[in-house]
Amino acid sequence: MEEILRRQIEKIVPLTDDEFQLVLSHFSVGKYKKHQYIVQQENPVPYVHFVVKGLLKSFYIDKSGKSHILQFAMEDWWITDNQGFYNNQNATLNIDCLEDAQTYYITLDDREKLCAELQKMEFFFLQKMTAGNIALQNRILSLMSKNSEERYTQFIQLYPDLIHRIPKTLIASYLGISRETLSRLSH
Amino acid sequence: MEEILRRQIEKIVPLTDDEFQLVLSHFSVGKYKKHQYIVQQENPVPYVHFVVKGLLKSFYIDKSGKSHILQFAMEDWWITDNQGFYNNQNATLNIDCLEDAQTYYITLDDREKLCAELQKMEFFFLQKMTAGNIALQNRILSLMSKNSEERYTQFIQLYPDLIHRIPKTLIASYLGISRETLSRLSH
DNA sequence: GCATTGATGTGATATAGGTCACAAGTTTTC
DNA sequence: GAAAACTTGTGACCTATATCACATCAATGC
Repeated sequence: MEEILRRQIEKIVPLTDDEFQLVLSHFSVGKYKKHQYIVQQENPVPYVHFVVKGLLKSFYIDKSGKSHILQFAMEDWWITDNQGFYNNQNATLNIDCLEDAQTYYITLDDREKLCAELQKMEFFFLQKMTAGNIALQNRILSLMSKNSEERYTQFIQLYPDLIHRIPKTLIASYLGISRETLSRLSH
Repeated sequence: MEEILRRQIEKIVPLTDDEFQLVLSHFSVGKYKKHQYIVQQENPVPYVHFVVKGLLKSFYIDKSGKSHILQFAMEDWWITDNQGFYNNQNATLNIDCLEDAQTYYITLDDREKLCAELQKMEFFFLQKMTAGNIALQNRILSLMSKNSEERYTQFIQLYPDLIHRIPKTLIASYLGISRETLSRLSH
């Protein structure tokens, strides 16, 4: 499983074996069951997780009790409640497992130590964060300029693998439409 | 005007005078007139701009010709087309000036050089990018979970200064609602 | 292996918000 | 300082999508 992490990092910065061992030494391994929460609203957010197996979702529950999916995370994705994690605040999001999962997780302190010891890791995280920004901006423009059908089509193109692993109900919640509307789209 | 940039950086990392001069030496100064474009769809995006005076907007024009505002940027804000800038692609966004403006701008190469020469600047950019991420995620959740009125109220709370500098038409476009609907909200 | 829970489809109905059209005001521009 | 170009409000009407209510069918738990 380590290799998944290594390959992801090496897409951006090359690593010697020793360097990768150093990286790895700052992470811990977590194993979680389907339906298990790894972040819960109102609680601290000690870790950011790199998923090596399984599938998770982060979601927000609004004041009327409706839940909105912010992100899915499968193998090779990072997930946390950013606001809680980076600002040391309690979570506003929940994160739970849609499938049994395994992650490599790290605290903010350890991430900073790692970056101090191995400068290129800071570059790596900056690149990832930048890519994340671009994806989020595109999602905003998509929400503002496309109708349900176009957003669904776009989702299929962007994440073809996810379609078969996630119930439509949850895709609807990610796209910001009701499950009934999504159901009526897929003619 | 330099002090605005220095103060912004020093909110995150302390700088000696020499260090700040080094930082500054990588930036150029740009002055722009109201209505002037600094980024145009289909064209390269050589710079990221730090605004020291004036007000700009970035916007996307969808296939039906409707324009959607992704971002406003006033003094102390950064703006560019991220996708174009960081991936060396042509712009999908436009950026123009709502008021006469002045920016400090830098190329991606120069930013990388600067970070190599002054490590803490990489940390600075990572922090800014992270904060940007959090803001974008909140905007997505807002688009998905709040109605027009709630989004408008939230906008007023988040950006009280902007309300008086920007026509309602443009705020509507930022919020993802029609100008008529916004007009009817402000009873 | 049965019982509970979740996923999906579909009809009927409601509604927030969009679109179009026009009328004042208000800024810009030259 | 008159003309042109924006901005804002408001009425009338339309439509995409939400909501509610069932019915099936599939998956999961004990």
